[in-house]
Amino acid sequence: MNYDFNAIEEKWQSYWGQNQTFKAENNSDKEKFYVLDMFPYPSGAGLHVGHPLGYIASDIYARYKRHKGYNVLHPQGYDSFGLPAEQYAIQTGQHPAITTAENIKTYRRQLDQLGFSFDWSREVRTSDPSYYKWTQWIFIQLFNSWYNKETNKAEDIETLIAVFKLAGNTGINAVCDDTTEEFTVADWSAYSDTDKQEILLKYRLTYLAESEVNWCPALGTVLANDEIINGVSERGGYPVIRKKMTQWSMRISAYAQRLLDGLGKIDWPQPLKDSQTNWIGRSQGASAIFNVNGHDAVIDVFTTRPDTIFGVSFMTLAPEHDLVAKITTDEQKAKVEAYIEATAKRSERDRMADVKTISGVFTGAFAEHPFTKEQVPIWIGDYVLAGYGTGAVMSVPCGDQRDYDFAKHFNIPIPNIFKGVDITEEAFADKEKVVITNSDFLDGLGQKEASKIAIQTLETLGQGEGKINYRLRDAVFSRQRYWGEPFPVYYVNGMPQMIAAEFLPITLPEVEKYLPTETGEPPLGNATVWAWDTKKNTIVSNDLINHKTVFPLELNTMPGWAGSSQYFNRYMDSQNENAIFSEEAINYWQDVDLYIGGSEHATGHLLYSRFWQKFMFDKGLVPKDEFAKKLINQGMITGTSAFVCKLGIQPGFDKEVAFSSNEINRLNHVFVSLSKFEELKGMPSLVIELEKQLSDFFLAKYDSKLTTFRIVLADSFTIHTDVSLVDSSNQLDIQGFKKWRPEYSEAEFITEEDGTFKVSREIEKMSKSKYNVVNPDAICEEYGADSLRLYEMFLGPLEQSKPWNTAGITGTHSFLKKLWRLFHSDAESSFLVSEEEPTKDAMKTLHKTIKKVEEDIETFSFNTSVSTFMICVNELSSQKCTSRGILEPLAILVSPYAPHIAEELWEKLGNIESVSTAPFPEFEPSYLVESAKEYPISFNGKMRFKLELPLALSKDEIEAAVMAHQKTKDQLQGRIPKKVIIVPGKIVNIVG
RNA sequence: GCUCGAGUGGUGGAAUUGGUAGACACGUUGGACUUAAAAUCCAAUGGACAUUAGUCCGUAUGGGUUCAAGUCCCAUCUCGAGUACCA
Repeated sequence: MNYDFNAIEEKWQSYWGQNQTFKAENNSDKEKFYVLDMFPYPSGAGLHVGHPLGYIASDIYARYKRHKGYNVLHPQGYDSFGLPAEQYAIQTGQHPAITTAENIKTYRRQLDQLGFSFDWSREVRTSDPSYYKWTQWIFIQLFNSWYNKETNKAEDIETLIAVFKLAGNTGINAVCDDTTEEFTVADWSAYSDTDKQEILLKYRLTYLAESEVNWCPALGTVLANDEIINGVSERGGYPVIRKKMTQWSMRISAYAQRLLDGLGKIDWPQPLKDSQTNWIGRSQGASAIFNVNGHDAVIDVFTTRPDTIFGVSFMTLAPEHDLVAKITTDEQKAKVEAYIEATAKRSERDRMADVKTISGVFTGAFAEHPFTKEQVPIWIGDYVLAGYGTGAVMSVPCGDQRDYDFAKHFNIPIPNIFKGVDITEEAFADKEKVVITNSDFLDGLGQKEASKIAIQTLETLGQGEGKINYRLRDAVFSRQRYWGEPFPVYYVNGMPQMIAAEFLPITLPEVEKYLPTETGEPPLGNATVWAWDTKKNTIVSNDLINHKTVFPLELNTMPGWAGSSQYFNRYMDSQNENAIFSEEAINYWQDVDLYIGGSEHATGHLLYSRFWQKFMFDKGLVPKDEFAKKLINQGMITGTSAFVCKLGIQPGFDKEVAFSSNEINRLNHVFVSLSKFEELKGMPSLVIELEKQLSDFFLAKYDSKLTTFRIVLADSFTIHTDVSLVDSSNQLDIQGFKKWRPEYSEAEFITEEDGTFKVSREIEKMSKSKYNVVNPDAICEEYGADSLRLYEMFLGPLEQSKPWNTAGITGTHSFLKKLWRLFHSDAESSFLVSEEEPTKDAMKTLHKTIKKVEEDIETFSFNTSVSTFMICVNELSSQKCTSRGILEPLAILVSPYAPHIAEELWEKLGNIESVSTAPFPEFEPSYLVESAKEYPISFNGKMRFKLELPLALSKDEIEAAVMAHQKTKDQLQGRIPKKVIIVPGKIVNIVG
């Protein structure tokens, strides 16, 4: 019986489905293990071979852990809200829910055909109301919380209100908006209800505020910082501008320090941690307050170098800084306003691209140095960013290159406060070698000591303090889109109100059009039934809005990361209708043990998820404040594009006679095989010969229509061809190529001598436009899912990016055939496994394999274990091994990698239960014990010959044996070795 | 610019604490089987020289440490990823 992989794979896939083989229980005596994949966005294009790489790796690990006796949670679902379905809806009018459901169907079919051991009973879809109910629920929890810096955790907003009632906000140590003003108990009780709500918004962990946002006009929505790459939108590459809008935000900045600290206790890739660290951007320094001359105003600056404060020779404010208008003198007013206007016009992108141009204007105002009381001129300049720190800097040109360049450019003095340092050419930014001078009480000190004393002095004067600043901004949480989670929010007097949790979910309304309204409101503004009735607690028609009992609902929707920020917890109890998850489930599963996904989520999903997890931890909802212990980024699979070389042709026509397009195509499409083209380039005589041939051919063919025919080598170029038309030896399927494109149907081909046509290849990103996308469906059809799984792993280390070349899959496929044959008699091809005692060699092969495979899985080195299997099967084949004692454990070993064939063989071996929970074979070292070693004998470090010696020999005995050997004498040619290095069991090296 | 990662045959990649460089596979070449093809099996396959025996070179480049370096140290080059006026 042949290895009929199609039948076998279909059989076991339906078996697993029917028997719910991989359903995980929420209570078990077994130890838990949670293996998670980053869930996919179900795009219309379906999966290509690059997508399942991580899923295969995690599936191997999950299956391995089941063999090791764990209760494994391995769920899958869909991140199904998102732009493509909405764009499609805008174009075609088809509801995104329909598009999404269709795409999910395709995804599910493709995932199933790869034989993943997912527990589908726990599937989630972020766009499903029963799921986003809980996204809305968490939003409400965040709204009802504030961050207490004393206890360093989130607390219920009621506790904050209680403090306000007792003592106002003067004594409270909370994370809040910068603009929050102080108030007393009396003030608080005098405030109107709306005033109180407005104040509370400045403390809530999700809040509504007017903020500068990244507006993308082409997409018609706001983008988060991590959704912008190089000043343009990550999706589509559209320009982004700064705009002030009222938006929901998440106070992630409250968690900046804890997000940073948490990185220390999770096993995530260093580059990923680095980019989060970078994104959070902690810097330690001081805030210093400079009084502005002649105004009741101060400039608050943040500096990391308080030690250089005596080097200040000017101040620089961001052009957008609030004080600019107030302090600018009449003489400078025109210049300042012109400058502000000019910078406002420049897009973010221009400003980023053009960092070399120095620009700025003097405001005419002066500030007072807190220590020297000297007058310091105040400038504005766009090198100071409004969004970082306080949007103002104390400029120390001798110690900061940007300040230095600015000072040089505008002829501002550059006082030197560094002892023995030349600053005539550039600023001195080295922190280590600093000795401060010309700085009064800081003279002679180093950077650390001087900073400490400067901060102390600032504090004594009440003009500053030590401070830590973070680059991390609060995350904007509103999107002007249709296909996202609606907010559970309605508005009373312009103030947001939460809908009680018992009335969730608030489901998306139907709309006529998915575009923004004519008045510029988000798409939900098109909905006619989108108002909240506070009496009936239900969504009602907009006509009923009376601002007494019926109120308008929020028109924005939540961003893409809302649904992905807690899904890993929801999987633990995904069908629970009464709670986000039961206590039993969360306490059993705790957290993710292994999370596999792409590195592109470093500063988006993975940072926001950690934030929500910490919040949920503070609220006592989850037992761990980090959701994933270990994370692996799988590398990208790139495509191997194929190119055919098109010959440059210059035909001359008889203008009187019209050519058909087919004829023109035939003339224009002459393709040359790769090495033939190389030959042509090198030998002009060959070109002439070919020209003659083609010319004769075409001239005869078209008679008088064609007048001349020239080959122009320089006009030749290569074009992409579909990789499916090319085989493992880079040979083009000419007939297939002709059929591929109608314009090539009449093309001519200059082949190699043997009649084949070769293409050139290049590694590129897998993309439709490069015709190098490889679909797993066709591969499963031709080679089977097990071959594909093995091959994806065999390509190379999981974390590394690597090119795909379908050609190589024959290697893993023939391995599976060899494995199959091992269990079958050669003659009749029937199943044949004997009960004979295994040979010593076979036992050695088996246990060598067990050891290596186990080590490899534990270290996620899946590529080397595939090689190990190949070696094992090759060895057993040549040993003609048929023993059950070897073959049965081998079936288990292979099962995580190639589960279908393993199940089939397992069943044929007479087992009734699925192989998936069979105990992993135990490694027994005694089978590997050797009595002799083939020693490499080196002379001066170069291996010259090998010598088999018993391992029991002592160093002296080895030396004696080696020295007595004829080949040693040949090598030495009478010389006497200076030294003989012997490492027993390893190597012999003779020096001299 | 800064941070991190990586450079090994024609290709993907192996190589434990420094100890036989190139495992395994693809491709290529030759052979067996077959009417033929596919499939399968066998052999060779880093480069140069040599009839053979063998010799020399070889892990991006140049140095260094060591009996011994792909592996450790220093410098340089190239590529990739992230980040970018962060005070």
